[in-house]
Amino acid sequence: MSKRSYNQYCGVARAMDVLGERWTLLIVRELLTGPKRFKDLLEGLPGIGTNLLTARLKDLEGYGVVRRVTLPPPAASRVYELTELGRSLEPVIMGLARWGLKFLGASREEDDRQPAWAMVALKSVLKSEAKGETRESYEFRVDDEVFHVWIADGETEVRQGSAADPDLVVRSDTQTFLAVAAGRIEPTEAVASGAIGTEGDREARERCMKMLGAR
Amino acid sequence: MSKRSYNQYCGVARAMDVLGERWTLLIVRELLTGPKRFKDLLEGLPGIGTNLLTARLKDLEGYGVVRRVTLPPPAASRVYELTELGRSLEPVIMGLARWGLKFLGASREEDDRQPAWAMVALKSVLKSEAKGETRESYEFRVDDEVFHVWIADGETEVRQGSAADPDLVVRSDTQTFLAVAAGRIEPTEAVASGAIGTEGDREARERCMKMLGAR
DNA sequence: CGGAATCCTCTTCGATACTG
DNA sequence: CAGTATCGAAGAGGATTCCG
Repeated sequence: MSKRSYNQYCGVARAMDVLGERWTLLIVRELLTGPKRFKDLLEGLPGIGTNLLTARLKDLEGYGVVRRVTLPPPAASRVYELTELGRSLEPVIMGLARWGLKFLGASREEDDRQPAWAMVALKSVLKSEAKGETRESYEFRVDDEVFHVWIADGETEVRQGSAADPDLVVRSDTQTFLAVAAGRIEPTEAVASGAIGTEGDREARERCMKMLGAR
Repeated sequence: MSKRSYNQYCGVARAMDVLGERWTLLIVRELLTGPKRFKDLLEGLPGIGTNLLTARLKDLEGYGVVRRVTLPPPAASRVYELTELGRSLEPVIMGLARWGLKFLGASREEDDRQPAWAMVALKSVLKSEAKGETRESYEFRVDDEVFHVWIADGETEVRQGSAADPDLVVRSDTQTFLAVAAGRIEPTEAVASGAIGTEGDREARERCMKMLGAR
């Protein structure tokens, strides 16, 4: 039962011992947008197979990357969530997301699409220099999924669900959203063409578009 | 011959399509410290096997991550080197190196050890904000491995071997070095306790400790 | 030396079916 | 729902061989 290891006294190799198997990093990506049930993970990872998912979650739990918790009543469902150690992988995942965008140019027919992935892409491309003193939140409604971005003290959080009192609401379909995140469409153009609709403060909109890469 | 893909329209998934197979990211790590011959790679990746290495290099070349070049005479040897796209993976690798440090606490008997990997670890923990106008070099002697850091124009280079005229020489054992790198020990404390010894300019020492994460 | 090709064994993956 | 069991297919690992 001894797990396969690269057996190298090196941080990269150890990281790959933990994360290097097929699907593992994608599971972490899924959990980055909040705790998920087994079934949610299955749906977010088309093709994984239940046995693999079980095995990966068990491994990640063993490494202290993932934790299994039971939500308080009345939900009472069991979910998987990232530990502190797991959340500290966020910069790595975002780096991979940004790097992978270079291969995302051509959308392929066989590709699955999910709003949550767009949020990861979104976060990975948010321009930090635009954050500054900003302290506000934007709600994104991409097709029928809702997320929000919360900016405060130079930190950016992207979470599932709607914002309490958003300074801006952004509506879009998944296609447009991904295209903007991938840098293939200018956010301002998408707004101008109506592919992206916004409600809220005009200045908030401009700051938001700037963070999305608007020139 | 259709390559296996996650088929997700997501940057992370595409990145894993390219980099996610066994050994691939470690090959990139190896090439991060300079071009390497096939044999050098084999030695830096104990256990990989010639067929796998060939296949991975071919894939990476196909993706434009790696390039095959023939060195000018008299060397005239064929080497593999990272393309611009490949070098842009450095932040990701460094992120993984930093994360993997947390699993490196216990050195295992069966682990391979190579100076180049320690260099990667060092580079991954150097704090960039401390660089500023600094223009100097530090030599590190970790157990019997020697490498040096050269800082100039806000850039940091880590190289094998000793420095020509180092402003500072830092001595330490591997355990201490890793503990400092992983943030488990304050560099200044390690100096105070004698676990890290330094020779050279006092101000250089302070700058160096700052880059190692001293508060 | 720098690979490519072949063969064989073992492990892992992927898909489906089945159970608490 | 949340997994376990199972089984054929694909990939990994190691050795060896061949070639330029």
